[in-house]
Amino acid sequence: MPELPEVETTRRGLLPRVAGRRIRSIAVRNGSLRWPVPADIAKRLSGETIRDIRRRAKYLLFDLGKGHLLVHLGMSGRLTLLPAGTPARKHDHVDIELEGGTLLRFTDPRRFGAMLWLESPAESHALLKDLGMEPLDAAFTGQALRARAKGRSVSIKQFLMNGRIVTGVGNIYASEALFHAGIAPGRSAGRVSAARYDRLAEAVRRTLARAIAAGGSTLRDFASAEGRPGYFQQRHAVYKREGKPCRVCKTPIRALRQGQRSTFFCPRCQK
DNA sequence: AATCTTTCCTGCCGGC
DNA sequence: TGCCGGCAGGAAAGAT
Repeated sequence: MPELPEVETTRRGLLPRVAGRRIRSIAVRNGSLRWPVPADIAKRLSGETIRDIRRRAKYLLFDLGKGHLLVHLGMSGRLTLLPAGTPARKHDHVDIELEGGTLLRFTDPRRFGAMLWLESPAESHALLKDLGMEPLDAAFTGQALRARAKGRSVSIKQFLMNGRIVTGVGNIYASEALFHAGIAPGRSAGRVSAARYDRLAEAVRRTLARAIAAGGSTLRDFASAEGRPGYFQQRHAVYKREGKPCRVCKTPIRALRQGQRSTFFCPRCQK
């Protein structure tokens, strides 16, 4: 499941290989993604040059000058570079053929992903305009987090996963960051101290940065014939470790549900 | 067969 | 009153 580090790894892997290249054609095999792939997508993209790839939250934005191609990987999406003419398999929904014989292929078994055309400026699009802080930006600080949390009763874990507050912190990293910051996941966001918000912001930043670094080390795979993106297994502190000993204090890790999502935590290390 | 995954959307609630 | 923000719950598809 692509979280922010995987999306960023995909961006970094693709950028040097597609920047400056023209799009020859687009083939939409199955356009029923989270939203229908626009019927005129081929008209919009054909002949345009990919100038840059940016990332906002977990959205990838391919800058085509006149507008942007937005791609979201959803839960099971993947972008891979392949030689033109590679036969499509079951879940290969969209092919973008670049000049020079390369195929940029979108694969997504569960089809929670998205592929849309955005007029410039992309930031004013409904999907992007209300997004919160980027966790890797300098503006993302404990102080900024705490200011947004003032008076809010929602749990700190759900607060952290709210994209209007911070973007790109999914279920795994929310549990992991709270563990590293020593904060119990059920605590109200409005009742977390300034010092602990500082620790939390740092934990979020460090956890994501470490995962991106790990992904970067697998970029070679991304460029291989297999075309696998830079997914990687992380050694989690608490995620999916229910009943197993805490790596710090040996207390069994516990699980609970918050907003229909699973949360993992150490009852001794997190208060 | 229920569970798990992301995140947008709908609708309720209370405050002003 | 009507509007707003906060918040909970539902929905989508497919693998296991």
